Amino acid sequence: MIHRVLIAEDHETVNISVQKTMNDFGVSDINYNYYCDDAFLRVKKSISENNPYDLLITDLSFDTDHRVQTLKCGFDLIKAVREIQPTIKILVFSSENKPAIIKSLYDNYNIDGYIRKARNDAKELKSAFEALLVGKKYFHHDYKTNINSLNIFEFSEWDVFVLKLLAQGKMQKEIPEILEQNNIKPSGLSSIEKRINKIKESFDIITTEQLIAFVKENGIV
Amino acid sequence: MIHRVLIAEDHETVNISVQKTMNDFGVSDINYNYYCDDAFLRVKKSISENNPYDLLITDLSFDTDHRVQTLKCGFDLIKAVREIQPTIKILVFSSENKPAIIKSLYDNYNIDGYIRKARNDAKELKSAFEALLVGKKYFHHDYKTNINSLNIFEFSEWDVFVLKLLAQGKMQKEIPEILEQNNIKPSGLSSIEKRINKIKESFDIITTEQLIAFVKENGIV
DNA sequence: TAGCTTTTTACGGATAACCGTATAAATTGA
DNA sequence: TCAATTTATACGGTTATCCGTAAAAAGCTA
Repeated sequence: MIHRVLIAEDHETVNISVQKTMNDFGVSDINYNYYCDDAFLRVKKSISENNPYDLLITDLSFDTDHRVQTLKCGFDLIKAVREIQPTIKILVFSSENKPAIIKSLYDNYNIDGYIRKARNDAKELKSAFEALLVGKKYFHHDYKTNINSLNIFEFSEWDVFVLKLLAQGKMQKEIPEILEQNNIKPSGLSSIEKRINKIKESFDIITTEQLIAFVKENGIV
Repeated sequence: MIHRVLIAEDHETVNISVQKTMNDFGVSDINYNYYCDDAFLRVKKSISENNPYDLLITDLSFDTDHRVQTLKCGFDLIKAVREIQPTIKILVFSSENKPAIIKSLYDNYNIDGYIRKARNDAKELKSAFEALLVGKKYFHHDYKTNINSLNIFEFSEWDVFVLKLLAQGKMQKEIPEILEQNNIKPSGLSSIEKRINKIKESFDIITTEQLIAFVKENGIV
């Protein structure tokens, strides 16, 4: 069962609604914070008091303001919390819509569900909560089918590095030098050209502009 | 006084919270919709029934889904509503943070207040509502001072059309033909080159790849 | 180590983009 | 209406990318 829930969400309106949804489920013990650092402190405290949270519901992006934060975003928070309490359930509640990022949350952050802020997000949150109650992870139906199709092609670190340079306005012919300076191999212009070509082929992409649009859209860079 | 309130907001969680806030103010007559078209229909109906709304609270961006919409965003909705009921109060509740756009809402759409979805948005919404109750417009303190010191680059429809084509993999030299087919002018390759160059200059952008990354990142295409 | 495969790089011709200038068309203002 | 101004297009030289081929380097296997 899920008795204790912690909500990390900076938007007050959303925070209120999530609290309400948890309330509707009869969760008695609900805490919430507007900052990641505060949420992390609560998790630490709950462990030391032998009364740990069962579930963390967190946003990904948090606005910055005058309060300097160690944990600046949901990713940071999830990583930190997982370290001190590996078994806690984590639901991510965010408007992020890039498949690569959502996939990474499941694969690398081991989250138990992703709910996108959208038209039926309150209902989705309920579905996710119900999935957790019966010990399952939650996957939105769109992603059940689509989330692995991006996996056919693997973007290497090298790919991402080069694509980022292109997105930053570096010309292809400048990139070999940059790669050498960073001791990254291969660094030849030909290798860059060939690799970019291969990526384009894999996704039926024609121009390099289209490729940049694609990797931006999917959160690869 | 404000008796009748209409909420147009596609995110269910946010919508629920706004309803709750209105409730806390003792507003008895609250309606809400998840689509702009539905909201507009309600306004029309309320006028024909001689029971018009006092206040519209609307988001700006609405997700698209299977339901085809005439009014696609808050801007469309505001414009349409203002035409049939010029005196209605309008509060915009959005995560938009570009000063140029917010300024334009006050200047060109004649809104009565802008509340940014952020850490204290529920409290801000209350403040805005209270301002309306005493017949004033609401300005967030940040914008009171900053809102007029803006210079902005305006992306025209033509710009967006061309940038989209580039992001879709069209080569520059193909675009003149496409523009002609759509009866869009100018359509010359030179005009395209020149305009793209001008945009790049304005933003200190070097390559077209970087430009595509930029417009993707900022949701311009 | 020799012989083979794979990866990386070098090179060069073809094509597209870039960029300045010149001409043509459209718009504006008396 | 006509001249002035702005805007759009045409043209050409330069540069960067694209793309195929070939050579060189690195990795692998026996």
